[in-house]
Amino acid sequence: MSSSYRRSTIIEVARLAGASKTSVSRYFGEERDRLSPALQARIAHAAGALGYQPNQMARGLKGGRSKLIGMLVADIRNPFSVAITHGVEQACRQYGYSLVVCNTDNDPAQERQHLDLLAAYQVEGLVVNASGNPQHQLHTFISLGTPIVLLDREVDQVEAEVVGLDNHLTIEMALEHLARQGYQAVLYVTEAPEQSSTRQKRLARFSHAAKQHGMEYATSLLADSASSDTQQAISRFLATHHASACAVLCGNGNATLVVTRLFQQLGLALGKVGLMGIDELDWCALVPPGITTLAQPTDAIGKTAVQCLMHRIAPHAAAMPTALSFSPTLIERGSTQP
Amino acid sequence: MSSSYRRSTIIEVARLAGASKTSVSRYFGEERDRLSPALQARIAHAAGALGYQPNQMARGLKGGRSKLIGMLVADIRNPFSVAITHGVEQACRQYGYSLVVCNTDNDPAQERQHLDLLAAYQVEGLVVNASGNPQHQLHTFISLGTPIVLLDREVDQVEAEVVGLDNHLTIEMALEHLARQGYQAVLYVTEAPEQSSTRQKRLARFSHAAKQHGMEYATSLLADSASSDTQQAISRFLATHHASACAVLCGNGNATLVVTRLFQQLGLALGKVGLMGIDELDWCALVPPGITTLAQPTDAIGKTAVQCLMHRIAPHAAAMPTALSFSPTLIERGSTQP
DNA sequence: GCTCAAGATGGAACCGATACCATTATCTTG
DNA sequence: CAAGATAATGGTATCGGTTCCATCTTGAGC
Repeated sequence: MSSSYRRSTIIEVARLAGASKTSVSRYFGEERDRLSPALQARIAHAAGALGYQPNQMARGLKGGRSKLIGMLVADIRNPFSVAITHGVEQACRQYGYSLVVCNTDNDPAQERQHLDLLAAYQVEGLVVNASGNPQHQLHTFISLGTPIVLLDREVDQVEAEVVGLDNHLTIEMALEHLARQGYQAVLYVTEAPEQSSTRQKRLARFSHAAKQHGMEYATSLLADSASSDTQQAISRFLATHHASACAVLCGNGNATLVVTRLFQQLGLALGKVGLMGIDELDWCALVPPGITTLAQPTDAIGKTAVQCLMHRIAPHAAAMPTALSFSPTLIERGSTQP
Repeated sequence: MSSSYRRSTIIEVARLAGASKTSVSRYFGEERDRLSPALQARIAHAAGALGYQPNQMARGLKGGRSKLIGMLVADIRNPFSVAITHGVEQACRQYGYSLVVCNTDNDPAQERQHLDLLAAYQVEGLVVNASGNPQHQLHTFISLGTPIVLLDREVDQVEAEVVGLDNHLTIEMALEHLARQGYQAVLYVTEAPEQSSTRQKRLARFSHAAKQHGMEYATSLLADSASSDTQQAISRFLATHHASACAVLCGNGNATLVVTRLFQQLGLALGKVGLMGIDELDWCALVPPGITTLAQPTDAIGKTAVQCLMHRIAPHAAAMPTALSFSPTLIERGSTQP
């Protein structure tokens, strides 16, 4: 049994079943009903005997129906991205599609490259968690009629549904919680907002909401490499506002990770100095006394994104989702009890 | 700019360049050198003007060169799997391949389904982190001549390279460390070993090594749903061996997560009762006084797996890796200082 | 100057499916 | 019962490339 074995083709099945290519094709396509029960049975039998499975490459060629959805993820190592990817994949399978996931590591060049690639594979839809502004590539898809859905991050000059958290509401909820717990001064820590519309929105909304709640506030950007800047920012903030109850709000999971480390380095007691994070992580319950978070409904977000796509690809199979903007869930723990 | 726009084809490029399909095909394939510099320039120009990119579906059809590698992951939400996937993807890109990742959620049925699918897409190689024993599907690939590499887990009756941690050594290192730190009794907690050869090996080796080090020991299986069994196992173990310094060794990241939670529920002080985990996680440094782990070289493992594949697909492009079995790195923290 | 091999290019079959159109058999309906 | 509609099936072009083979140059060797 060397490598001489070949996968069987539609012709062989047709021959064995005593039918035509067309009929076999129909059997494996959408038009199975048009075949008489007798023929269906013969084809089923023949296909079974030969272990036949239609070649997707050939299929994709003629009608462009690759049954492939492409997904671009900015950072696959972020648990939040993984959770969403998981939801997307499940939903795709449910609709009979497969998912090609491309990780861009937040690199716009890789992003463009991957998009070209996905185009070459004739994906029928695209879920994009952008790391840059790949307008050119996306416009090509759009003019080709390939539906696109933006995940969490918008892309300049690209009109498409954006599925994700309601950033406005999220920041609102965070500050409301912190205020209710008695914190009077809040430092917002976020990763660099240039590449991400979500980060920009949260950041902008933060100042607005802090004012509204009559809180003192400041913001700090997380540098990619070192966290010493942030460490200083925290120290300085606490020094400046030593008369008030202070808290730090983290813009995403990674920020929470870094800041938690810094709290330990600085010897800050969680709670006395408040700590709250956007994105729920495995370990937030484990660091005593637990870190308060706003959890995203990742599965729902992923599923909704796919549903949008499907509604465009096959309007009869999927309705347009009613909401594209999701609310987070507050998970209260000890880190926000002064 | 409606959906009437069509991607340009090889014929259009050929026409514009005043050349034949064949030449354009050569230009984009392996035989570019055979073309005169003048022709190359004309084709390059024409292709650029038309924004041409070869259609991978069509390409895959004739020679079976899909430029696709398939990967099966048992649990994409496991950070360890993600880290390896990341390495695999990088390596694939480096060799000019794209990666299709399929998550099986540890479900053998899904696993078989995904394998059939990958076959239909004519993947040229397969990286399998199995969750069952899909021998039938894998044998089909093998007899088709498609190279396979097993990641971390072996599959019965399937002969293929297995890339992963040296389990023997890993357990050895763990127990040596625990013994050196003065622990005299060790409980090993692992997820169900049935589906995973790695878990079986570690489990088997554990008893052996514990005896060798003259330690008392026991093992406990983690139930999927509730952790109350494990909780009891830990309590009982501590009660039985209350005269000795006790430690718990966790067979993988998930076990570490669950056990850490249980330590907190039971009010056990980390260190006094030792805790050590296989697999390094983001948060192990964050739970005071830090959890000692054995870290896997995930990137190297991923890269090596792809290199194996490439060596089979294109022997001239990649050498066979020298080692398929990797050593973990000990990261010592407070949880193993009595 | 002539022969022959190597280099450059093109023509046409083919990969494995789909889709349109044609054909035949069966069924209504006036 | 003729005539048109409908169901069941098959024939064949086609999708966008790759690949083998043929053709036409061109340069080396004698």
